[in-house]
Amino acid sequence: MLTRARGLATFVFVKNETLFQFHTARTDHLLHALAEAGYSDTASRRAVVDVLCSSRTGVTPADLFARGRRAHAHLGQVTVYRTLEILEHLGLVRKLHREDGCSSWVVTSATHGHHVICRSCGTAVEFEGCSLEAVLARVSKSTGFAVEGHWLEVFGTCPACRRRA
Amino acid sequence: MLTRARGLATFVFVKNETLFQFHTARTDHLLHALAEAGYSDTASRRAVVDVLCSSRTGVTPADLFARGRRAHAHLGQVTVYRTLEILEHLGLVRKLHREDGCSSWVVTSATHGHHVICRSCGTAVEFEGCSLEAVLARVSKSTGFAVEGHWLEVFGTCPACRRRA
DNA sequence: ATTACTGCAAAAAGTTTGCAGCTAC
DNA sequence: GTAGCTGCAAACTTTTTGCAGTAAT
Repeated sequence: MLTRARGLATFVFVKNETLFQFHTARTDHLLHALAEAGYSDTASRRAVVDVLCSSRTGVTPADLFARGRRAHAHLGQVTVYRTLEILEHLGLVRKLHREDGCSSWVVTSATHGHHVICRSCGTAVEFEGCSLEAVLARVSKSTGFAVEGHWLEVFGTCPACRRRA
Repeated sequence: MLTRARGLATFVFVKNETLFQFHTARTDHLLHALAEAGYSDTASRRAVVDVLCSSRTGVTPADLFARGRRAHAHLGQVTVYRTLEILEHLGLVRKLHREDGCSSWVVTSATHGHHVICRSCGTAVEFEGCSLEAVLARVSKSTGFAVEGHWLEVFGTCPACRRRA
């Protein structure tokens, strides 16, 4: 029993610990970046950043408000919007445009990250190296536009939800 | 003066005529599709469809309402929303997610068309054959997601605005 | 002590719903 | 004549603004 329990516990523990460390690292990164940019370190901002970083799916302002209140009971909606605005401006967070709405936010780990979004559970995973150069060059050639930016979102089913199905 | 005027007039006229015929063709296409699907042919729907088809940029519901009223003075906002809903459902129109907002609509000429959007004047041009297969395959491989759909929007400057700059 | 940040309340913007009258078929 | 469509008004949701109090540096 000890062995089994320990095996399980270790797995769960390690997994949680790993996740926890991951979240902590992300949270620290954002808070550090805010400080670097001259923004004060406040309980409200910590709460918002913390919810953002501990979520693997896009979070709506309403979610952020509700979940953020658990950590900081006096958090106001307005602060959620204002914090998102700052984080977006610093390139730390971006709006996720999902099929069912365009108001959820995710932490970006790179300057130019796109996301694959699970249709079933909402998990958003960033991927890099989208290599759209060839596609964009063709667009530019056929339309005469000077292509300056793009914006890609991929929808599908994540590994966990596929297994479950 | 006659020559110059005629030259100019002819150019404008031909251009307008061409554009006009283009719009008419698109309008007819949408109205026909609505009829095919069993929807009534009404003045309100014509007005909405007409504004949609005569615009080269994404149009917001508010635009559609304002401009649609010129043709049909009693048009109501609600009808704009309901007509868009129907057209979207029939795949004739889609929501354009622009950098400055996610509420403008464009007519789609194909089932899976993406758009290049001019940052300066808003003109939206559809392009086909986006050929993202390779990119999507890589995403699928690296993330384990079953990729089921995607969504691409390209931003840039259109030929006319480039010349103007 | 000073400046920046916060949260409440209210306003604004955008969208949806209920319903009685009107219109297309 | 009937079923579907329309538009008004009102409700609702989401986001923004004004302002006086509070907290961070």
